[in-house]
Amino acid sequence: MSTANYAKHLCPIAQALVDLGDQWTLLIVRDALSQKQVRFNELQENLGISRNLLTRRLNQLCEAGILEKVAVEGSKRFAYEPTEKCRDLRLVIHAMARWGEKWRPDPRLTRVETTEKTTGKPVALTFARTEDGVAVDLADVRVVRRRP
Amino acid sequence: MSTANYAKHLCPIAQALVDLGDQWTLLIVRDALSQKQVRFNELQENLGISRNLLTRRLNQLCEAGILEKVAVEGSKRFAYEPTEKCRDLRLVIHAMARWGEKWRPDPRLTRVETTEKTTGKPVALTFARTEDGVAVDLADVRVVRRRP
DNA sequence: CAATAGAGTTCAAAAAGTCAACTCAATATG
DNA sequence: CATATTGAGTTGACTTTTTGAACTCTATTG
Repeated sequence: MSTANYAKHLCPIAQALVDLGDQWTLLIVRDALSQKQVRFNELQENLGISRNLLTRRLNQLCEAGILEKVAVEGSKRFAYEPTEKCRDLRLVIHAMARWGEKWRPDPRLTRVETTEKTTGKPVALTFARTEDGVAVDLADVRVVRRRP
Repeated sequence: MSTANYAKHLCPIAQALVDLGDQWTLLIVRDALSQKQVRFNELQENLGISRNLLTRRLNQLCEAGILEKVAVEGSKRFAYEPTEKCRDLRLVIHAMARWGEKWRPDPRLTRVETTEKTTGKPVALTFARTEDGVAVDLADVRVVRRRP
């Protein structure tokens, strides 16, 4: 499906998929978020994506403001850094990682563990009341799609 | 990228993308989650996906245990119902919806609002301590990838 | 300064997706 | 109950995307 096609759906999920819906993009984002910077060859070797497609995806991600192409310090070469828009994808990535761990379990898989920095206690993704930050069970969440 | 290709990455995100990485899958899931059942033509018309590809995707989703093809009651026709594995994708869908609302804002877009059923108070996706269900700021979350 | 590495570009082949037309059973209509 | 319409796909020709391998051109290294 083309980008234009997604954009026709007036729904934030479809809109998110305009930027993320490609088969490689979330893996690129995952790798970009795991370090301060990623290099072209590093991504290409990690992912096994074809080089010309990686070029195109990186350009798209830069245009979308999800990555930024920056000069590597003390060098004339470049690398890609996650922007705030990219860092904000951590919830998406975590939601997927958790689902993947739960529904495609495999003892060889890396586990993604999340803890509270200050206390070291385990934390997990959940819904919580905005007001007081108390976690709420998913079964007790009502979803309303409000048309504009 | 082929399914086999994703599967090589020993990472739960890549594993999730084996099932979800296709351009249409999450939109099909979104629609499936919005009702008890969805019909083939309904999906086709909502999404504008080509019919033969929709056939293939629905089969894949059924094989993956994300949808179930069931007889419509009182009829000899079929419909697709979300399974538990599908319902468990709600966190992923919500994470995306929120990101889409934040980073591709558009007044024409439907907004996805979430409230606590029992109190009607607004809730949002966040990390919270497993122990006591207290929400934790994303900046205070440490991520560790544990190799098996 | 020659050799190697990094970051792409090019182009042909293969795979995946689209579109429109066709099928065939199930339901609805007169 | 005979015919028309709808639902749920199939089929096949065409278009677009991805892949893979080779090539280019700077930077850096020895």
